[in-house]
Amino acid sequence: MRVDEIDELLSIRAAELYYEENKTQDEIGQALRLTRWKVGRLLAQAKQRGFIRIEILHPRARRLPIERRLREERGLSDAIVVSTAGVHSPEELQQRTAQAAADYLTALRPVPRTLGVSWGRTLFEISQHLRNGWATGVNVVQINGGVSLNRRPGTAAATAVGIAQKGGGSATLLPSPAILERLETKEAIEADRVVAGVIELARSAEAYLFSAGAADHSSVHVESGYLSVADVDLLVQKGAVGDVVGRYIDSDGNIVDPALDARTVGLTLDELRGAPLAIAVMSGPAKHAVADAVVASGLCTVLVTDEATALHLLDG
Amino acid sequence: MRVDEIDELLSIRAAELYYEENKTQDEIGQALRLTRWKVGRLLAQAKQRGFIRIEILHPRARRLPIERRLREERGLSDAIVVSTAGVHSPEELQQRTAQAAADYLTALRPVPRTLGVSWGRTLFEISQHLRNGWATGVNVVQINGGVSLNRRPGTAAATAVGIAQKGGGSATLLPSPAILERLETKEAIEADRVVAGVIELARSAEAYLFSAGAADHSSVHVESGYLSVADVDLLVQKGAVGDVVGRYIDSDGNIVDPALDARTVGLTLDELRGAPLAIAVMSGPAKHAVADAVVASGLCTVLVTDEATALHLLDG
DNA sequence: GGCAATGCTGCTCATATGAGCAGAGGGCAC
DNA sequence: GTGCCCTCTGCTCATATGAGCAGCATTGCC
Repeated sequence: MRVDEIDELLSIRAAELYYEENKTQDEIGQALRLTRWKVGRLLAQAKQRGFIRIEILHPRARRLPIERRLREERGLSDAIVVSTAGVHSPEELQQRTAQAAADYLTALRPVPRTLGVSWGRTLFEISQHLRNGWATGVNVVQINGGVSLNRRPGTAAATAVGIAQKGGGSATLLPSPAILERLETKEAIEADRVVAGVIELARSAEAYLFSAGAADHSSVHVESGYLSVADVDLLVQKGAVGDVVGRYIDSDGNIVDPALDARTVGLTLDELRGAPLAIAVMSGPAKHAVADAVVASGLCTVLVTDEATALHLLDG
Repeated sequence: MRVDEIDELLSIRAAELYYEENKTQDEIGQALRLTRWKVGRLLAQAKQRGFIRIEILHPRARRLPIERRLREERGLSDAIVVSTAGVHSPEELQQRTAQAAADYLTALRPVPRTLGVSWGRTLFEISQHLRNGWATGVNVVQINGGVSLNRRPGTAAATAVGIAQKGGGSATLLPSPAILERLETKEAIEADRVVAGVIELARSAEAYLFSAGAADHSSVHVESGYLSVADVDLLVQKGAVGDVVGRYIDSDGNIVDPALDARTVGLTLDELRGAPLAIAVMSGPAKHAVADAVVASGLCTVLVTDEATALHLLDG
């Protein structure tokens, strides 16, 4: 048995006594016939070699070292990474991330007077997780079209209104479909005084909160009837990895289909990129690719995500 | 938000800073606007409530608190429980357990002059994991019949010889099948001078090392041809949970089929129960039931097993 | 074989942590 | 409203731990 192998084994024995039996390093020294300094060094070695794993098991637990890496390596101004330790279902992951986003909004200073929001499953969850009185006087404005055509009518409106009401402000909805069939219709809608006013207000928001959709058949755009399954397949063929405020991007963050984009109502991606505070919330394996595109192309300044997605952004 | 909920959240934030960021409790106090004593209490609370999980990730890692519980709650004189943290395959679990058994034997004091061993997959693994010179002058004697009829001829012999050679002693093999078809044959074999001598030697061994088999089709007795699949099914019907030294027992440790038992060559279970040092080595979910029977009926004084099996013995 | 370089050991001293306690504050019964 | 009780707070002091360092052993090199 080599010397470093003996030391490795000793460090495991020491770690067992230290972490599982709550013995002092001195006591361990007596038990293993070592000085307490040697024990301390063995323990440090065990930690450093990665034999000791410390996990915080709690739905609200975050992974600060990963957050730091995201800030440093991906140039984000802030990052919130929820732990996946003890997560049993995809729903739970979604809940944790939404809760973290709600927490982040609540703690945000200075409180934005106007908050631009997108809509979708994630945003709806966030609105549900915000507490009454999370802010006082935060007005909310929709930043992309979202009158649902098919199912779940009103989720988009309920999201914005919910965030606004709980934040002691009012919501301004964008009364337009997300994507129009004809360019002329889209231009006509945007020319409408009310719609133009809402978009103007959206441009002036102090902060944006949005999610991104994966480019697959589960997309809310398919569910809402704006796009067909075939449309999505075509977009994927063209390199789409997902959508942000209804606009489909490739892995570099470029618009995949300019013609489609021109028929999409709401803030443009460049307007979003110019924002001083843009909070993207994304979780789950399906969002890995689009999350990478969002972060790489500077669509967000703050990212709220889960551990696995974060690690994908760093090492994947 | 209730007060204890705030405290819970604070304790998680504190734990993140303490365990992930290596900050001192004082620094955490400054960051969270708390006194360092409050931080200390929050951390203690987080630990006590089970929010902090510390695992030792190493093939040789053991679970000392579980070992203690096994000694105290199941009346074992000693217990070795290997950690399942980071185990990816059933083979790895088997390896870890065999390694732990080899380690235990090596460290055993006083060194037994004669060691009685059974045979099988587990015992073979243990013999493989023992180092040359693990002892000086340990003689090994087989305690149950084991001339393989079908495949892998000689594993039983290789096991005993391997343990003996590496321990600087010699092996005495029991030259008999495990189970005979007729009672008369069994009695004739036991009457043989050589066989009788080996069994006498086995009875005088200072320590025994054995495993147990599950009562299912993967049994070594099926593999070796002593029992048919139908035989095993019948035994299970009669309540068998597994076998020890070839003798099938129910969950109370009683012989399931006395006629079959009478045709089985080797130490009886009562002789094993009388031993001052009987080391049982069992791992894997398939062995849970038989492990329980072995421990409950006092067949072993020392148990080497894995974490999941140990927890089954304690809480299952 | 001599010598330098490297790493390891056991120390001193500074710091971090936990135990235990006095007092403040807040809730509750009367 | 008053007094009691219980809990929680911030302290003192004892203990445990980590940083840094001088001396010693071991290794490798010539």
